[in-house]
Amino acid sequence: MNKQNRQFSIKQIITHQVISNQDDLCQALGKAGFAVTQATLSRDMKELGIARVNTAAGHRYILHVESEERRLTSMIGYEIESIDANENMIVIKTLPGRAQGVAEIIDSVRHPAVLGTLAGDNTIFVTPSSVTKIPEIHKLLKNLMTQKKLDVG
Amino acid sequence: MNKQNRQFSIKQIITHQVISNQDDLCQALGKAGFAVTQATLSRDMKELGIARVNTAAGHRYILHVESEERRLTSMIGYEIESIDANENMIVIKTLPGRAQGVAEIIDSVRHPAVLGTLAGDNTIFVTPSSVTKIPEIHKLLKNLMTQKKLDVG
DNA sequence: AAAGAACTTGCATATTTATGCATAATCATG
DNA sequence: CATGATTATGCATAAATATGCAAGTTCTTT
Repeated sequence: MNKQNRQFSIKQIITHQVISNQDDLCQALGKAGFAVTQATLSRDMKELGIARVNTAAGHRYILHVESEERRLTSMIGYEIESIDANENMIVIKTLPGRAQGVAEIIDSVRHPAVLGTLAGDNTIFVTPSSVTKIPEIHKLLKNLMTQKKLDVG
Repeated sequence: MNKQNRQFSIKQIITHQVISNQDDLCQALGKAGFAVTQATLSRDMKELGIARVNTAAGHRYILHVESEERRLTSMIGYEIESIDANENMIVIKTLPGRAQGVAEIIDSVRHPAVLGTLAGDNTIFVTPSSVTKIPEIHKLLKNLMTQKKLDVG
C-alpha cells in the first residue's frame, strides 16, 4: 500500500496491459490492491517519466527511459546511430528528428578541426577544417558517443 | 505550405525548442509560416508518434521511434526530377516538399556506398562512402527512378 | 470536366490530465 | 512522545488534448 510498490506496479501494468488513460490505470491498480485517485496517478506518471502516445491502436503509455537518467548524462550516445566518413566529410546518422540537437552539441564543443555542421532530420554532415583532420574528428565523435558525461556549456 | 512540411517542421521544433503544450507549438509553427489550430496539431502528434512526458523541467514532447512509419512508395520515380553529381556528391531534385520522403526511401535501401543523405524541401544531397562510388550510386538511383517496386527489408 | 471518393481542417465540445489548496500521513529531532 | 518539517493524497477545478461533425480541398475515374 505504499508509493514505491504502487509505482512499480504501474510500470508493470502499463507494459503488460492495454491501458488507455489514467482511469483505466486506476481500475487496474484497484484490482492489484492499490486504491488511489487519478490525481495521484498523474503525479506518479511524472515521477516515473511515463509518456502518453496516441497511436492508430489507441492511447498508450510508454516508459521514457532517458528522462530518468538524462539529468547529467548526455543523450548523445543514445541518439547517434552511426558515424562514417569519406574523403571529404563525416556523416552522422541519428534517431529521427534528433540531428539538430546532436549537431548543436557537436558545435558547442568548438573543436578547431570542425569547420561546421549541417543537420537535417536524422543526418548530420560535419565539415572538417581540412580533410587531413577527418580521422581526428572521427575519433572525437566516437569518444563523444560512448562518453557518459559532457561538460558542455 | 502543406501537411508534410508542417509535420517535418513540428519534429524540428519539438526537438530543439522548449515546447510545453500544443498551443506553444501552434505559436512556434505560426512564426515558421504554418497557421493551424490545436486540433490539427493533436492529429499531427498522433501521426508522427509524438508522446508527451511530464518532467521536473515541465512538459515536453518526444518522438516515439518505433511508431514512426516508414512505408516504401513506388512513387519515387515520379517524385524525382533530376539526379546530378559533381566530384564529391550526388544532388537530387524532387517535387516540392518531397525530398524528405525520397531521402528516407534511399536511406532504407542501406546501400553500402551511400554514406548518408540530407534532405531539404526539394533537394537531397547524397554522400558516397567514397567519391569513387559516385558513378555506382548514380546508376542505382537512376534505376530506383524507373523501378516499380523495391524489395527492401 | 463532372462526380464521387478520400483527405484535411476548423469549430465546438467531450475527454483526459495537471494542479492549488487543504488534510492526513510519515519522518526527524530533541 | 511531542512537535515541527516533509511527503503523500484527495477534492475540485483549471488546463490541455482528442474527436464528431461539417465544410473545404485534393485526388480518381470516367
